[in-house]
Amino acid sequence: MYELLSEPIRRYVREKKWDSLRPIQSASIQKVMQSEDNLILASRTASGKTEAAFLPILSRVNFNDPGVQVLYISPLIALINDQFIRVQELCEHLDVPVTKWHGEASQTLKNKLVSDPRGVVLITPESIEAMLVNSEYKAKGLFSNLKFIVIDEIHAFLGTDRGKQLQSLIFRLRQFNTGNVRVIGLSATIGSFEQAKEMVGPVDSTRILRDTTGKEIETEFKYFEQGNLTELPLALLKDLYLSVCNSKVLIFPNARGTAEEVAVKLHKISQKVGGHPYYFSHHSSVHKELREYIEAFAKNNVRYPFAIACTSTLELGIDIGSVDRVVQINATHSIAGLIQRIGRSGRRNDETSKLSLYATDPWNLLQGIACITLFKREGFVEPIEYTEKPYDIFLHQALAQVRQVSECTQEELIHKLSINSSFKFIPPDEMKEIVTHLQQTDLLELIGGKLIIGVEGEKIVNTKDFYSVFQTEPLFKVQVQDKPIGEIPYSYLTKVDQNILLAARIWKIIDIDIRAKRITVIPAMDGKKPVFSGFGGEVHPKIRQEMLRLLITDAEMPPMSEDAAEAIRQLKLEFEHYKIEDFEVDRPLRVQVKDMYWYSFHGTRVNGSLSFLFDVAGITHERWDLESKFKFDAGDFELIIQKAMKAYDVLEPYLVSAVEKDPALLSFSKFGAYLPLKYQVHLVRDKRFDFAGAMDFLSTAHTSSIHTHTNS
DNA sequence: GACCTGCTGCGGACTG
Repeated sequence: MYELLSEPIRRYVREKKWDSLRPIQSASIQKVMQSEDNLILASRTASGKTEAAFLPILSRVNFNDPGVQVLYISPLIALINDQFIRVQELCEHLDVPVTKWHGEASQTLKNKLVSDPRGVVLITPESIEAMLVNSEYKAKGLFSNLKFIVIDEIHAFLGTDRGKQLQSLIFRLRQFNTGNVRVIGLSATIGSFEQAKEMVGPVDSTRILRDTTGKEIETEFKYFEQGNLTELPLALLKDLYLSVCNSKVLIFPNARGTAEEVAVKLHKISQKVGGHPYYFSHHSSVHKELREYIEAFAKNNVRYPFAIACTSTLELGIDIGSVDRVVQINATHSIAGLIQRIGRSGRRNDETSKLSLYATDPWNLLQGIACITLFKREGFVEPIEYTEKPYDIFLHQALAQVRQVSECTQEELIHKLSINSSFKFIPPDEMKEIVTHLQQTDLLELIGGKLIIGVEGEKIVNTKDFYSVFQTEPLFKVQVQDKPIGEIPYSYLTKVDQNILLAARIWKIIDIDIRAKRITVIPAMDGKKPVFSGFGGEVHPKIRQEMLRLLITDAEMPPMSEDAAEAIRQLKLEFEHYKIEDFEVDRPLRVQVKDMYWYSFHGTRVNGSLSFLFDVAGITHERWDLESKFKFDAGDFELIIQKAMKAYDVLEPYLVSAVEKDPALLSFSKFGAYLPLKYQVHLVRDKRFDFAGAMDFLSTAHTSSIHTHTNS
């Protein structure tokens, strides 16, 4: 395939002294050079996807044509800065200018590009939105002669609001391109590609090039019981220290606070025993410059071992080189996330990836094992959840498009939105109803037959927060009387009388000053556990089913420490007498004197929906998601199931009143609150719950009961 | 029991 490349690009490949092109690169070169298809290039991290896209694109495009020829879109500024260096190096051979265009990029260089639009531009979705909304003429001047759009890390957009927005932005860019714009998405290996196809363009002209060769994954599981401790067990930290002190490792503890704890404590142990000082933490609350320093250290350092305790900030494709081992503390919520993390390890191409999972309770251990066994046995990765009717993104894009053209008729607006594939499942009469509602609420205004942004709309559109569709929480200062004790994100859970955990103590909120962003607290008198939860990660039903299978059968388990094996043995003992044959439907029920416990072994969303149905039916219960366990008063369980199923018939009014009473139910959506109520309810139902799944489960579930006389 | 992501255009002060 090398022969298909242009001479300057061949020279680049020769200078790089690569032994050969990677499979994904050869496949991509052929399809980019010899077809007009849109492409999805899917292969694991660090397999040369950027080059796979850019080598043939740069060979094929004539950069003497007017306007920007190639638009590269990335979900992260950090990734743009990272890729800029690589793309620039490639483009030097062709004398093609490369320009970064994001909020932190040089205004001078952006202005220079506007006066002489050429070459390659690296941009974020929000910067595209801002340009379209504020100065359509600029976007037209730059981007009306595009040949290629490259979307990096496209899996990070799939199934998200930001992805829907990006899909719409690509559509809007295509609108003023008369020629064909080809789109190439770069992706990690993911469960399904249908949505990726939707995003890049017409489904039938999109090809998927997939390099499935993965690295071997070597796992070990360890167990250190945490019990009621709020901090990690000392034995875990000591074991972890010994296992990582001479290697380059990433440690993922699932939470920012724990990441800090791990970094600080490992460093302390290292100081005591005269080990290396390279222990870092990397997450969103760590200052940006420090994060960049850590990334550069990891990438450029060859001599020293290091450990970075981090969150998902190090899951995406920023180049930090490769590490020897990845440590996961407790289970991830998704297999997709776990695989991304594991992919960071294995120094050379042919070397195995190494994962150590440290669990602090038996259910987390079981979930971690279930994720790995499912992936290894079936290659299972969660399919992407698809929202057919993203009414809130529709509303955002309606406002954006009116602002983009300053004024247009209602018919023109509806037409633009109707032909936009992002909203193809929203029928025109629903579009009209929403646009009419926007006029009634002064977000839009009809003047002389033309729609313009209304008085209330100006407040939303005329702020820089308008360009992104994801919700962010501002940080609030927390103080006792006048003494500040820290900062927490303000969310719907932050209410007067609510208990919060901060600076290792429990507090009760007595006042919230929204304008001053200040929360006043007093020490909490009751020892009640602070409620921080709400909607955490969602675990897929298949993982829970696999957990049940591992408990009930003598299925082979991956290698684990003696303590881990013992924890699993104990858990299996609890379930050994239930008669579970069909893992889809047979579920354990433990009946005690006063209470009974039912294990659904189902996904987070169905469990939440079951809980809502029990509430509607007036059934008192408690719920634990990790164990997928429900507690009821002892009684007739069949009657509970029947009542819950009947509750489904009267569900709608309960949902409507829940959304009306508690706007927090919609807190996942930045613009949802501006919709008519019925569409708000639809969004809540669609994104938060799975009532169909819950009903399906209730109608088929069988219980296997065991009666005990204790009441522990 | 979570984690993460991004941001215009203008006027005015200041620097070299």
